[in-house]
Amino acid sequence: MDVKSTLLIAAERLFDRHGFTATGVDRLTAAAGMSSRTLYKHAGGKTALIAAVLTERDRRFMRRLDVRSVDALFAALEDWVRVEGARGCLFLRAHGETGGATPEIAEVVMGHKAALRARIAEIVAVDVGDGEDAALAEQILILLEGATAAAVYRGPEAVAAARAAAGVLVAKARA
Amino acid sequence: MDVKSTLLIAAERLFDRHGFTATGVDRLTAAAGMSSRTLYKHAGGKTALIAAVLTERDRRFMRRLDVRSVDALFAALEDWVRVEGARGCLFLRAHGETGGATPEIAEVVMGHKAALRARIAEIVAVDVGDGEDAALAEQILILLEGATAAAVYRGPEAVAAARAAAGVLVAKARA
DNA sequence: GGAGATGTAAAACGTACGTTTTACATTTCA
DNA sequence: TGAAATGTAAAACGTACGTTTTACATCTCC
Repeated sequence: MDVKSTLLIAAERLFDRHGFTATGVDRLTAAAGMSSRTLYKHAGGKTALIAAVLTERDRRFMRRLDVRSVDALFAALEDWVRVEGARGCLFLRAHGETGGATPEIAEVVMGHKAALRARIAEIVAVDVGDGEDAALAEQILILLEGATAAAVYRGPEAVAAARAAAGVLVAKARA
Repeated sequence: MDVKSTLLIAAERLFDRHGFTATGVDRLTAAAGMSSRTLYKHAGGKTALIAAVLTERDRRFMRRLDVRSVDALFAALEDWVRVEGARGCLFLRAHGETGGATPEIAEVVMGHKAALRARIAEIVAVDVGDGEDAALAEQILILLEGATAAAVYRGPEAVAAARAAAGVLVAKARA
């Protein structure tokens, strides 16, 4: 595997498990098995590395959410939580740790959330039919965010509960 | 106002707006208008200060959630978001920044979440009647967490959407 | 009036931060 | 063959961290 990928994988793991600010460059280089010189050559700096990690995570996460029904959406999230664990939305965590004051990071975070919202709107449109139901899409988004947050202390069960709630809302929208 | 309260208020504001790790003791003392010697005398240290800030916030937040219906619960959250702003759950943010590795902090966070869950169970029991509906309470919890998270980028509208969704779920539980 | 508590201001503690530099080894490829 | 590219190891950059210490100014109240 190439150097950049090795770095991104190691960095994502450390950022996710220990936080962004708390993870120093020394720990990143040690985990990725490379010198700081190489890290700076490939990533540019710590801020750019965080942005790159988030960009890559966005790709990986959105690929998993390539589904055609609301129920499948929550099934995919449940899979994600079981495989990746639940430490809260990494994008919102990055945004919170930086106070939204780092444009390079804030941009990736807001881009991801916009894409997520758009994806959910698509899924709802396909699943419920009948044009677009903006209110329902917003509610599904909130259930997804809530499941992600609550899974930190409630585990995958939180996603199952969100899935059931979404089922009720979708059924009502279809009626 | 006494020194401790001044410190806690200033610290909560800085932690919330800029993150816990990113906020240094120098900035805390400057904002609170006191020397570091005084800060250490009253708070013990930065970790203990974070725990104290969270403990105080738990009191303040739970006092606001002293309501008797699910709809009033989300109305209270909407008030909170409009007054305090929406930067994500401060407890989960603290937990994420420390990787859950600081017992003093993890304890307050988990205590708060347990209290929140219990409070919601009470509200649901009173509002829906018919004994306790554990599944519904879990769904309301997830909507509340989701509204808190989504409000970061969707604003107070997210809480209104969660409120509407909760209304549907409660109506169905009553039927 | 004087002891004790409570505060400030400022320097210093050692450590760790993000980043750059120096010096050198290895690989790539015209 | 030899120069460019790509890597490591390690030291150094200045800054900021959390914390403690020293020295001094106020208050409070018996």
